[in-house]
Amino acid sequence: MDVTTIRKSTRAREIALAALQLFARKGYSAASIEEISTEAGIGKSTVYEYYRNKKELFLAAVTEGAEQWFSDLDAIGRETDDPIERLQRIAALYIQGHGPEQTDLKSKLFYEVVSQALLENGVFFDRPHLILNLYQRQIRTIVNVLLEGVSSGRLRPEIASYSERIAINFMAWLDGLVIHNRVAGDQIDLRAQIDLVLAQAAPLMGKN
Amino acid sequence: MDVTTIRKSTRAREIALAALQLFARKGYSAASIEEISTEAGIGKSTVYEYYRNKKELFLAAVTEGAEQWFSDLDAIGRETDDPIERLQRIAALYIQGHGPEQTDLKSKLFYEVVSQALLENGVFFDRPHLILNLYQRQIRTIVNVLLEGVSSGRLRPEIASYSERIAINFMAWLDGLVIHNRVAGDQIDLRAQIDLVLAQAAPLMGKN
DNA sequence: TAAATATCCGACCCATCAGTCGGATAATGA
DNA sequence: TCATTATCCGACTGATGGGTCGGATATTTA
Repeated sequence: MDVTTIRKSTRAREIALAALQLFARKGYSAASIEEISTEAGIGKSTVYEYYRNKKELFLAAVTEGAEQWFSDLDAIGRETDDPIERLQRIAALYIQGHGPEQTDLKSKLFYEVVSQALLENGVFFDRPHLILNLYQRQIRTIVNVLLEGVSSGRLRPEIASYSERIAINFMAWLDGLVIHNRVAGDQIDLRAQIDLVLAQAAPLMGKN
Repeated sequence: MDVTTIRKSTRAREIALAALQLFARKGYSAASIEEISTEAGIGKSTVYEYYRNKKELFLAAVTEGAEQWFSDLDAIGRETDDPIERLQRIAALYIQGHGPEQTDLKSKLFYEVVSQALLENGVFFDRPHLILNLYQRQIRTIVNVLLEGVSSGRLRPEIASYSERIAINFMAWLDGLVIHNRVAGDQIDLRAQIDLVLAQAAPLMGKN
């Protein structure tokens, strides 16, 4: 059996990616280090050369997924200037990968993150700031869309003073939608749900 | 040591209540049967006199919590006839118990239910209808509020054709809000978030 | 080419925990 | 009172899985 030795940083990333895969598919406690190492094509104990314990590996996987997500999110800001259009695209991005195929690992890992964050002694119990940071970064993105919309004159000025509340409601709604869709066995037409709200909200927010 | 023998049905309920407590606090896999039995003040193996296995006990606990919840929900229908008022009270009921104290067991168990429903091999994996029923029952309640509002002439007639979509968005939003609030370390003013939306939505839905 | 170092992993240990078993204790009924 | 039955549980088993250890294999350095 020939062993392929590899540059340390590369291997660490490979393991994190394999972990992302397994944690997303089976959840934190059901995914074993052995499975993850097999998925990564290495031995179990090699994992411990790169990560102190299971919890730390999970956090690395989450960070990996989060960076991919925020990168996608930032790309939307470069595609269009219209704030309503941006919100629509963010919503579309959000529901993408949540169809019957369920192929989007980032989205599925997100559920596990939420689940762990809610548990009394979950992975984030002694590190609440980690999860709080991710949440706030997301809210800030939406707030920026709104504030830029106001200053470019495309949204009513009053929107500025409610921007944070709007952002919180917006994200809560999207998260709830995709979660419900999974629970409801993919019976929800996510696109239609989003269109219904945005069609009502656009005239409320638009300049005139 | 004196053993208190008890009527079978009573004991079963006691165990389910203790299980509700533990599952809500620690999650499905972290809560052990031994802990639950201790919480219930009985021996571990006695649990197995009443429930075939851990999964079945969890489902009993969930059923217990769900019935309490739907009972609260139905009570609102008897308090007022105004549909907007009903939605406001449902929202208020929803966020109640999600404050910094986190004392509401039903709400916390709900997170665990969602988490299990999302997992690839969670408790509901081979019983998707159980979780689907709970979801649909909830949606149906909201739909009824809307339809009754239309027929009593207090909501615009068009609402009837969108009632299901509105109900889905409403519940998704509420669920997302309470989940985010927990993740965000109770920093969200849930009351203000709800008021913002309902203040905008009421004139859109009301008769004139 | 030979020591020093980095990378890898099979085999093991040990704690946890779901579920079982055989029998103890209390309630019931004749 | 004395079976019969219902209720209870301590002690055990077996499986799983996180984490460790000692050494093997590869790479680098001198």
